[in-house]
Amino acid sequence: MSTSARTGPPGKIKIMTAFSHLMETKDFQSITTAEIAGSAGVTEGLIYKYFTDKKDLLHQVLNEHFTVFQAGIAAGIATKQTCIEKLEAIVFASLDSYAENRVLARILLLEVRNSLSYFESGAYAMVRQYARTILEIIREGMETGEFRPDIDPYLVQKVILGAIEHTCLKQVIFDRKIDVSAAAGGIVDIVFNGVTHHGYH
Amino acid sequence: MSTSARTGPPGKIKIMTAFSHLMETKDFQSITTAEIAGSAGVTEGLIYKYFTDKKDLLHQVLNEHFTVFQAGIAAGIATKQTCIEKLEAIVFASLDSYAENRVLARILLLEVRNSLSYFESGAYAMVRQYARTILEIIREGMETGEFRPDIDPYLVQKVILGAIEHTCLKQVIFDRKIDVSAAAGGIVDIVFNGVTHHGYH
DNA sequence: ATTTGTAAGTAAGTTTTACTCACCTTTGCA
DNA sequence: TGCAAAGGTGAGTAAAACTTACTTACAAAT
Repeated sequence: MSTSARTGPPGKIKIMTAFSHLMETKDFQSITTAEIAGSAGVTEGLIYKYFTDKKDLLHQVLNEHFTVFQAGIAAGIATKQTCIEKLEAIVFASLDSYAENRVLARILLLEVRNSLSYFESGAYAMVRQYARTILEIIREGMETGEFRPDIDPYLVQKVILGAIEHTCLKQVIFDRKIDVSAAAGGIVDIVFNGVTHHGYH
Repeated sequence: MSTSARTGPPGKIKIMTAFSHLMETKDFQSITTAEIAGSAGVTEGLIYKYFTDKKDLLHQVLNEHFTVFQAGIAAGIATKQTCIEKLEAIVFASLDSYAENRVLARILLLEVRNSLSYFESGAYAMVRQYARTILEIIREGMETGEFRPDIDPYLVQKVILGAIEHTCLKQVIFDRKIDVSAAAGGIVDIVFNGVTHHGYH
């Protein structure tokens, strides 16, 4: 998964690979530029030839990982017909990606959100595209009658995204494994059917 | 709301107040200790008399804000009878607190999660207590028959927490106002009743 | 073949910033 | 009155992010 589609001069690839590797065991703050350079076998100065910032390096590595993530999502919903099935597939694929790729999960859920520059980065643009996909499926489901017509699609999107992220949080923080199938099934059951015993509608 | 229940030597109070104020407009990383001290009218060294770390300062300020938050939650559910009403009250009170207190929201949702020390802090212990309260209401609702007996209460908790947090994210990042009543009502409607048109159960 | 231009890479700074430490000053109190 | 302890200071340190002036490799054009 790691060094697959990396493009550019060898130094840049080495830096990104080394940094990505370091992120598996340490958090962003405690990884120094000297450590990255040493681990990559280049000098510190070279980092600033290819990245404006230490944060820019983080964002570019996230970008790479998220590209793979997005491909997994696309593959997951490709064969699905109904909106319910599509959303199920997205929830499952998302949880699965986070479970399989701690670096992606750690960066996306814990490391990038504290700085404004992330929200101006290309990585965030991809995240927005991912969120938009979910929104459009919900809207489609409302039109086909699969979903109630009186819901706020934005809110449903937020509930789903929030559920996915919060489910992965403990896992990524405390290194716990989660049962992806069970979690995905549980989340869609709650969001689709609700938790009250007989429903109000 | 700010300087109310602050205790301790005047220098400590001034530091916490100044820092909290700075957090309204800047993110944690870009606030320097020199800036905090200057803004508080004390010397930089004094910060380290009362706080082990810059992060410890962040955690103690969060602790203060979260205490107020928790009181608001407790007040919100005090008069409620059913579990449904209690959860409604918690969702509303949580969204409302985040909407009213950007500093709390910013710290809790964006700034603290990236470092392990937070999860060992007293502030995080309070957050866990808050999460436990929600979990217990869900369990109670399952016993009384308000909620379905076949749901995973942990998962419902995560869906609710995730929905609350994700709803506030855009608001706190991009400074957008949200309609707290509408959002709270929408979230509980989705989680309680589900989004499918007729329900499966 | 030689020049020229550019991209890749280096090595030695500089600056900023969190944090320390030895030293004053005020205040309660026996 | 003395004096311990708490409140507060200011100069200094170390580390880490970032800069900059320089060198090497290498491809195309003259």
